[in-house]
Amino acid sequence: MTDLPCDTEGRCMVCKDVPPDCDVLLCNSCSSPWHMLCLHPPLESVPSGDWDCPDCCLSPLSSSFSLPPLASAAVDKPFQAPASEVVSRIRAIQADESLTEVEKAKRRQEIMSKGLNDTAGLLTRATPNGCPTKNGGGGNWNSTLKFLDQSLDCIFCMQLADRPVTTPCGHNFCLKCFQKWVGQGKKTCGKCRAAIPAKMASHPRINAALVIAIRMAKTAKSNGGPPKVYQHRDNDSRPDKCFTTSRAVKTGKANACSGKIFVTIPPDHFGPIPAENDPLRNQGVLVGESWEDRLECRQWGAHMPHVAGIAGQSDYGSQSVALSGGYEDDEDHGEWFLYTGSGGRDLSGNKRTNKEQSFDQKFDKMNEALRISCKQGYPVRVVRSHKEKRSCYAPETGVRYDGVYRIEKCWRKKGIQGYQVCRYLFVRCDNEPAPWTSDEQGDRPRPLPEIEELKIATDIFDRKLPPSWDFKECGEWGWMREAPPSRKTGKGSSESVQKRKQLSIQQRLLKEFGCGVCRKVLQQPLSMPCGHNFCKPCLDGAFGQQSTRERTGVSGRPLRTQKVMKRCPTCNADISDYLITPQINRQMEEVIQTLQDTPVVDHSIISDTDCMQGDQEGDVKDCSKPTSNLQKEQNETQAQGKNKPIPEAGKATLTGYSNSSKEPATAADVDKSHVHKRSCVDSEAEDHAVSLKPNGRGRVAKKARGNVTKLPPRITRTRLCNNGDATSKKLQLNGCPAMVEVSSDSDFE
DNA sequence: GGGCCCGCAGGG
DNA sequence: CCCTGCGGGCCC
Repeated sequence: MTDLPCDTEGRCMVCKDVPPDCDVLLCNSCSSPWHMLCLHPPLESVPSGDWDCPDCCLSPLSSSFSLPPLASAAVDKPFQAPASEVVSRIRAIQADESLTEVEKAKRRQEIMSKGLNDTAGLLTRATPNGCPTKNGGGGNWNSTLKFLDQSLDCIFCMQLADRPVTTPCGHNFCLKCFQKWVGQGKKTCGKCRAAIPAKMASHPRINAALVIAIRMAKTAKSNGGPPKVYQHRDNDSRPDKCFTTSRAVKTGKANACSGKIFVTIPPDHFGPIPAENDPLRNQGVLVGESWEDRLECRQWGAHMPHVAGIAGQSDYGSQSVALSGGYEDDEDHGEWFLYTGSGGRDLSGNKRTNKEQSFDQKFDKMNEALRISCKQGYPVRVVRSHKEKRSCYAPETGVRYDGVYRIEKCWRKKGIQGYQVCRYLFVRCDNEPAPWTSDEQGDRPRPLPEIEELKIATDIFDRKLPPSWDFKECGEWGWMREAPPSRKTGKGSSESVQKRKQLSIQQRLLKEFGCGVCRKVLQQPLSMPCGHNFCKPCLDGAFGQQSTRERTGVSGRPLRTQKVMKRCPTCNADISDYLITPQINRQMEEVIQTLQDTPVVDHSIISDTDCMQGDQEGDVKDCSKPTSNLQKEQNETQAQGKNKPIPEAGKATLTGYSNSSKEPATAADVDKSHVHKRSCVDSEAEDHAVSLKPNGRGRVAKKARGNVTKLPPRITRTRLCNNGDATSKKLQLNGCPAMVEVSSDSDFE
């Protein structure tokens, strides 16, 4: 028989009666009220000295616990005061006949919670930005932890809060205790009786900062030091991004999905992303890492698709999923969840998503990919987005990597909206603990949860094969069979990706840092506002250094000086103003120098994507256009009052832009200060990529789903910067881009 | 906060 | 080449 205290309404949790005050005993340590007659053995009279309740006697933090110097400094008087004083104050309240029982309870709670409230303040001090500091080391560290340890107890079960949730009044509860409490219809805090907002009651969120604090407390207890804490990455460490539209420039985001991928895994890589595939940080993608949005998440390889919730291939398997609240049938229990397949929705009218289900889902496409991962027992990476509002386990902001799960079963059932949906049971199987638990270890194999809806399910699919990813004898999850070889690199392993990267540095150098005029590696690079780079000598040679021209009238009378029109050799943008005082891009120069100093390895193994595209695509070393002709051509163009395509432009194809986005990051990619990141050698190609769209949908002027308008083949309008501020139009003539009208330069802002 | 719009990646 | 997609910004 266990001993239980009185609840917040003063009712004994053993006999369920409200005992008279004379039969209530207050614990010296935790001040909780106990019904003396229901204790084991029952107490007939109030003990003469201080009395500790059974919980505190069992607890390692029993009455012998004394406040350490740091903590006590931060604590309010009542908590610091002798316990007898607290007891006497509470007794005084109990004896006050002017108070109702509810008021008494409230006051009692106030006294009892004072110290705890202040510990919340201490926690804040110890963990600015929600992340624990490590400077609490030494004596202070341990004392702080001890203190935290107690203050982080759940109000109900008195244990360190498991999956802690925090009410707006600042009290912490285990998620389960809290849900039980509100499930009983309680609408006030169990501690201080402050109202719990309905939203919080129905959708509590795990307090991530507390999870870390509790884990630290635990780890420190066993290891004597603070554990490693994963912090949110800010954008400072992000290399530059790819801008194409003016709107994208504003936000710096819209086209970031073409931004660098920082990890060297192929897109069809299964399982966690290890340190060896993280050349920038050499730590891999860690459980609990979070990013601002899906675009940034993509850059770290946790979940590659920018919109879709499922990454995978229908004949190969699914590598990752996102829980973003897009499908209302989803059900999240943290260590396991029920996921809904994709499809079944009407996406006509150029929509990306649609909440309305309008037909049945089938096990095809991505849904089939998930089923293959289920069949094979592959590890599937899971990210949770803040957009999932119904789950307690979703992050408050951004997108978080939560580790790998296995799909144990899948089936179909009628969804909430009445159409058949594919369902998947995901169960966590990661070596690192989940972001919401304070466990120090990762998952252990656990029994499958009971799924009610299986009773009404159809097309139930269970794994027959032993899983590819399983818990090994060594006590860790890992591959039991060889991980499926990547089909994207053609080489199979992440090592080859690494190797490829190493081997191609020289090529990359040429590709990333080629001059748009001489096509050699840039010397004294000048970066134009339009994003194209040229050697300073090349531009000087092409335009001369004069920015204005003196003129004389017919009579020999001097006229106003005229500005010399200078246009970007690649995209024809007006760069006259920029060339008045051109600044050499020193950072780029340094990166080029560094790359040039890197020893060359065997070139024969370089993959085709790394190689330059050969003659027909504009070889870097091909100086086919003498720079001296350039100015002549420009002048002619101006003289005729219209723009002509530049001859090489037609030669180039869509290489640099779209390929580089798929390729692993290089040392060159870390050139943070350089805004214009795209290939210069393939700059014409790149221009195509922008105007044609890298996926080759260039001929589509405006696409309304199911109603694609095709324009005539010879003259194709490929781009209309028409986001409310129409800026420029480009015509494509026989595959050569030519600017026909530039009403403003906002393209480059 | 909801509707609308659309760039983009990647599957098929 | 077309289709799909649990985004994200902007406008209202």
